[in-house]
Amino acid sequence: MDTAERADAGTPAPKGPAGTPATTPRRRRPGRSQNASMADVARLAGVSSQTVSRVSNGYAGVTEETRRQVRAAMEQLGYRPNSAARALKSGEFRTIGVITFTLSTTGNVRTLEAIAQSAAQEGYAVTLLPVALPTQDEVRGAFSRLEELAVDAVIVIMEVHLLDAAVITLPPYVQVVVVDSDAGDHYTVVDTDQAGGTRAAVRHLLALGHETVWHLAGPEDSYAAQRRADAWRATLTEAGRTPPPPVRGDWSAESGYRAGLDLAGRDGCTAVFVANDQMALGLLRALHESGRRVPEDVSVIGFDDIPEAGAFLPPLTTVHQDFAEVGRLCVAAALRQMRQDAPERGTTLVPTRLVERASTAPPPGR
Amino acid sequence: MDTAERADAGTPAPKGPAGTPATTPRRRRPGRSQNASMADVARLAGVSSQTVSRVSNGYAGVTEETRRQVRAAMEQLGYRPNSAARALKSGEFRTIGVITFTLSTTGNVRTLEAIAQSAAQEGYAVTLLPVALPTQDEVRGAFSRLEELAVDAVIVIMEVHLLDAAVITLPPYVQVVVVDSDAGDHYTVVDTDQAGGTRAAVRHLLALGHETVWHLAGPEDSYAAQRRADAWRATLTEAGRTPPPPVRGDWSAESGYRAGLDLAGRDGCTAVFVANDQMALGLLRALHESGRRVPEDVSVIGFDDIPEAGAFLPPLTTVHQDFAEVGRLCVAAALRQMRQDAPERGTTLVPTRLVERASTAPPPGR
DNA sequence: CTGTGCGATGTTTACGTAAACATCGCGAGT
DNA sequence: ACTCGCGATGTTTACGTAAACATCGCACAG
Repeated sequence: MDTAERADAGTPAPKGPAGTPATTPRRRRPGRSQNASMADVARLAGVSSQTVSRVSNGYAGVTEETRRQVRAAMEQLGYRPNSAARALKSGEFRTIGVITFTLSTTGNVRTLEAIAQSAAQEGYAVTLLPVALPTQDEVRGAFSRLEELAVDAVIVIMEVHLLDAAVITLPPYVQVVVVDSDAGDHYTVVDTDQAGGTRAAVRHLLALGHETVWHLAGPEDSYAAQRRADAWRATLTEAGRTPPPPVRGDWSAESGYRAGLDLAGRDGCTAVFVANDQMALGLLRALHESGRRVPEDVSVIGFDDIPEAGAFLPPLTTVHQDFAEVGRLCVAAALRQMRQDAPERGTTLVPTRLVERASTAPPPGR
Repeated sequence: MDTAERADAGTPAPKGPAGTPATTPRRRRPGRSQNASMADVARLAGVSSQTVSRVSNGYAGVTEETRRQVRAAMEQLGYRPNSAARALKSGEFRTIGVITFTLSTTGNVRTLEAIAQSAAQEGYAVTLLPVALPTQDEVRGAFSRLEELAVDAVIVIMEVHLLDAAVITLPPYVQVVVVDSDAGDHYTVVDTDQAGGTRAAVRHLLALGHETVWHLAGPEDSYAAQRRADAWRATLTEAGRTPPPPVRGDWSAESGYRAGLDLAGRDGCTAVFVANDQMALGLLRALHESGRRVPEDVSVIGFDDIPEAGAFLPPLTTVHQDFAEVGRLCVAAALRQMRQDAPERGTTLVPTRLVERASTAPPPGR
């Protein structure tokens, strides 16, 4: 490029910014971005920049010969299309924003990973919008940052009740997909089939002969936790059993441990459905320390099927979630909405699968 | 154009989109992005668009009165600066790209989260670049996608040996920071003090009276694993002990389990330093199943201090990594390099801390 | 032999922002 | 009273791309 430029400026100067004398050899700003522009390529290839554009975007209407020449010039100059200019012209950023409160739960991370993967396949980038605290203010802040962000659509991995006030401030042309929520009336929602997975777990325990099934639930403000608790209660009721009072944790192994100490003391607690695997881990430790054997004395089923679940003591029977599929569907929905430039409503549920390992057995004395 | 526009919208209706006559009121392309532009705000506020720009960027030289008026107009029109135009003009995207192979290790996720957090504080967005497979080709592909991406700097969370060929194709103005690598000669590297953490762990075990310390290492192609193994060996040698042959895992709990079955059979294995907590989890299960008690018969120390480590059976003594600090330093380094528009070299190590829980004790018979 | 039509290519323009430069008006200094 | 200077504001321009429109030349029909 340097040669071409300088030659251009030095010779009789047929075209281009001939005005620029020997000085200023096309100075770039300090934090400059691009190297060669279409104009540079065009000059080197001896064509117009529009032709370069056509080649760059693979349009027809360019001779093979010309195309070849342009390609060579691009190669030589190391030309890369400037995405900012492209976005400015087209109004599309080819980017999806993901808002999430925390990356400390397996589910969120797995989903995010799948979203990034799917998006990349579709030629979209993923921008991460972390929200420090799960407060309305923080969420609103994230959305407001998002507003001036280069994003075509947003996927929200978060409880909706934190959303209400925030979403309305989003520019109307940004499409939203929500995970882990019951906002199906207002947005496209993609979620694991919490109820189905729960039902499978509870029925499995009942089928083993347990009189009833206890529940170590997630935090009250979690929609997923709520759903699992509801389905647990409903399944027991349907089966004519009396649901014992649920115990609450906060998803952490530590809280599972505390709950386990509690449950270990309860008479007649022979089976526990735990709302996630991490809490199940803590529960297992508490039961062990309390001298209750798993699965001989107490059966335990988790939820999530984190990679470590098979290495628990004993290996944990749990409900497998297909996070990859959730991510894929999110991206698909986001792109669909973008293309039709209109929101959709409704909920898509991704089925779960019960993974039987070694933490369940018939109740003692049967 | 301005005249045409004004004529178009120039009906008696002076302001607001209230007018919208039968004619096309400023039609936007289908997938259109922006609502109001500076020009719109300027028109409404009765100033020039440059003044709007000044207000938007908080520059001085604008009367309080004018500023107020412009603000009001912005508010009314729901004006949001167009980041594409901004990027085109300034050459900065205010975005940092993060390339990572997998989000299945705690370390990567934690680091990513911290990066996102720090970046947000600095007003930068984070774009995620997933690499499907840890092959040179895949990495090169990711980088090549990155080239046309709107990114000012890149943070690579990955073993460098996968990088060599790829990085050279990056546009020269994009700054790179690397984690988990020994590429300090070529890039800015931020990493946990693997050696220091390992030394603390091994010394702790020796101080308890163990004759030597076995090592369950991570995969060979991992730089972190290599460093930990080297430091383990060096520390033992320094102390005049003979390092037993290391056992290899692949970071997964499952591989830790297999290694544990192996180690449980070894005579004289009373202490194991495991290269990460997940493998330690599997190891604990294997030892348990083999009838070796932890910590009475065998002491175990992990690495990472994942949130669940305290809920293991027994709670795991482990080396705590400050991922948040790593992330923060990455962002700081990236921004620093961007601002001075030049790469830096050198490695920054983030100290670790040994967290003592219940998986270590003096060797049996002492 | 001349027009018609179409494929290949060039030219103009707009996208929204912000730097650089231009202008305008008013108060201070002489 | 008059200019100088400066603060407030306006005008021009460029960033890189791509749509829309313009042009050019050649093959083919009449």
